[in-house]
Amino acid sequence: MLTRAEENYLKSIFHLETELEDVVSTNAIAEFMETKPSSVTDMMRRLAEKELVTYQRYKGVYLTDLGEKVAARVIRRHRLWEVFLVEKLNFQWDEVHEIAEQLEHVQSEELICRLDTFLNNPEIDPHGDPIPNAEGKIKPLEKKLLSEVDINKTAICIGVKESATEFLQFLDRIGIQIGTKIKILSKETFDNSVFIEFNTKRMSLSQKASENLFIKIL
Amino acid sequence: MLTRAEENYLKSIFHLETELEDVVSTNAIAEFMETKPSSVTDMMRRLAEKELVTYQRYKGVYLTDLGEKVAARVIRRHRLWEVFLVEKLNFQWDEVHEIAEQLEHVQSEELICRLDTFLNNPEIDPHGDPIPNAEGKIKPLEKKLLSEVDINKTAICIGVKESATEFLQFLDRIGIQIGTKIKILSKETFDNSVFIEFNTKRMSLSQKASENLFIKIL
DNA sequence: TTTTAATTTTAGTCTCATCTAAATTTTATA
DNA sequence: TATAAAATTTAGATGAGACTAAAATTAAAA
Ligand SMILES: [Mn+2]
Ligand SMILES: [Mn+2]
Ligand SMILES: [Mn+2]
Ligand SMILES: [Mn+2]
Repeated sequence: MLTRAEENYLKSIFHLETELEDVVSTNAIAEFMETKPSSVTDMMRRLAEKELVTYQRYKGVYLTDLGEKVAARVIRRHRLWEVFLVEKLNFQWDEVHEIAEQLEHVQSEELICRLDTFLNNPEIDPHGDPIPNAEGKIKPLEKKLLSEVDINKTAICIGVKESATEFLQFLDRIGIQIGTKIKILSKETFDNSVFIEFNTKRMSLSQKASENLFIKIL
Repeated sequence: MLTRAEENYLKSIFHLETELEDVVSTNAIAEFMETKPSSVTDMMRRLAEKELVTYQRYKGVYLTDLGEKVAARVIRRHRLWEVFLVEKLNFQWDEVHEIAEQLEHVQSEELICRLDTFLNNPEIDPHGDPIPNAEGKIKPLEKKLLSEVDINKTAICIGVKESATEFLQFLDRIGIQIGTKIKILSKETFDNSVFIEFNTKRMSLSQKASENLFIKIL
């Protein structure tokens, strides 16, 4: 049985491995988790002892197969709870992360299994991120940024790149959610903004916004 | 913000105060929580420091108004989650306690408020125990033991006294649940068993069973 | 290729929550 | 009421998980 801290470290290493590179540095982990490098070193030794990571002094760390599986299952729990909070308790998608951060550590296989069924086996969370299956396998979504989509294509909004609160609230305000169908009408070359249509509304989106919105082309 | 251990101690003291007496002894807490008396003494000092309990060396401990309120709110969370697990995730009532023991420590006012709404503001948990309101007030149920009910009265099953797994499973097997209407047909004086009717079934219940089943007279 | 800077680890300390063993206080008993 | 037993507290230790400050290692710059 892993502690809450161990689960959080594994999860963070998992994210850093997929988003940055295969071997993760002590400082990268410390910065990501808002803790001190010396605390990270300490934990890396404990995780290595339990064969959850491969660690060499001064050389960085990476997850073992076991560590990867454990991390993915924590992420599965996190994302399933996020779906619950949004779908069943009517939270906004920008309000659920902190609560899921706590719920993800509740230990019960059966609970997560039943929760999954209760939610109709969702494949993505409210931010469009894929939910690993019970074995810890993640089906990679072939997602693109809105800024990369060609004119006249229709796409479905599946998530955001950086989930800053202001951006999530901006999307809420203009009415874009997970699942919203968006058609790209035109692109401006001088500022790289895109002109889009969704829910019968038409508007222009800045380059910054369109580079932060993940979509799946229909 | 209280730690998990602090919340668990407060909850235990609350239960011991209501079920036994006003002032709770160190050993009683230790036994109830399956820990050592010296650990209890330690924690009592910390809780007294935070004005959650009134503690005098060698004299036992009792909750302050603040401590009582905090404890009741932990119990509220525990019981609301138990309702969720049974009503929404289809757990049996004898399977939910351990999981609720973890969920009760998730910190979010908003979460519990929304959960309460989602569950239609239940007043009792799956074991028939009352759910404190958001302010920590418990509406006392005027509950009796089945063994205390007069002949020919009809009562509704609202819970059990000792929630031993075997007893809960026994009730499941014969078909008695929270909410089951039970009519007392007769009582045997030689063994204090009761003859009852429920859901068109008739059967005899031992003294031991009838002294462990809480009902509300209709 | 030295020298400097950045990264990482080590050493030592802290708090929380637990334990064991020993000392103290209270309660029960002779 | 003196003494034994039970209950409770104190003293000291441990482990997890965090921190600071200092030392060691690696990477970058001169
Ligand atoms: Mn999240
Ligand atoms: Mn977490
Ligand atoms: Mn319970
Ligand atoms: Mn608990």
